[in-house]
Amino acid sequence: MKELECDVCEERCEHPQVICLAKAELVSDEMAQQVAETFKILGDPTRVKILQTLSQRELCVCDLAAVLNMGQSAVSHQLRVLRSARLVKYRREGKMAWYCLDDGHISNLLAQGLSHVGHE
Amino acid sequence: MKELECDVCEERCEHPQVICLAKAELVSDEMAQQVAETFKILGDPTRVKILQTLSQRELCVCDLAAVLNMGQSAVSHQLRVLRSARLVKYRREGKMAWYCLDDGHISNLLAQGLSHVGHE
DNA sequence: TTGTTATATGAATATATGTTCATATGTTCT
DNA sequence: AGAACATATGAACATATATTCATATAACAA
Repeated sequence: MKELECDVCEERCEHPQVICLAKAELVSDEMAQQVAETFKILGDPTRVKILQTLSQRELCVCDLAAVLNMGQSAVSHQLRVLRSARLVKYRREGKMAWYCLDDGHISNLLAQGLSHVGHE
Repeated sequence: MKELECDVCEERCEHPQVICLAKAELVSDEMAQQVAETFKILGDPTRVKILQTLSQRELCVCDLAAVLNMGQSAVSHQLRVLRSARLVKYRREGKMAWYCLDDGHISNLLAQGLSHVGHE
């Protein structure tokens, strides 16, 4: 348990007690940062397409580029981002690299995002 | 149902059939864009903190700024972003504006994101 | 009216990010 | 070895974005 420092004496505007409570319940900087980083990765249409496509089947980079109608380099760069975030993994087979999702969590998040948009 | 145009004749690399299938199941540009936009909004630590705070209680702008230890202007700008995306709503009471979440969907997404980070 | 307070917003700045181009790496085939 | 191919990556560029500063708007108080 961390101590609550409620140095809200300088507040002239409002409600020191509520501020104190909310501060106590606020997520940590690190937590907020990590959560934001995860969402940020899902916050790009290309990556959404890549993840949604890989949620259906394993694909090699060049097939993925063909599916998305994008350059190989762009796809490869995005796969690197997704790899660093452990959202996708790959296996090598000769010259080719076969990519798939790393775990189910992301599928769930993505599905919920899609459903959120659906409910507009 | 839309027609599947599988003009993958120029592919020299691989697997035209798989490409064709994946293309058919690919989310639309608009869908990908909308989903990405939703996630992009959650992809900033300040906004994560704002949403998490508002998921617990209604707050006015200046209290929110005090809780987050940020300038009023920065908070107001972010609230604007969240308002445009219909993630938060507000009611006016005199000079003050009281903000809260617009619906539960975002709470759920956020909670799932937090849990995803927790499971690392 | 004048002054004070709460919030909103435009401009400016610094930083981050997505794509392209060129090239490197590594594998397979001849 | 050399050629062709699949993938990865660094540099460059254009665009997006988060914060700050200054100021506008609007409500209330004196």
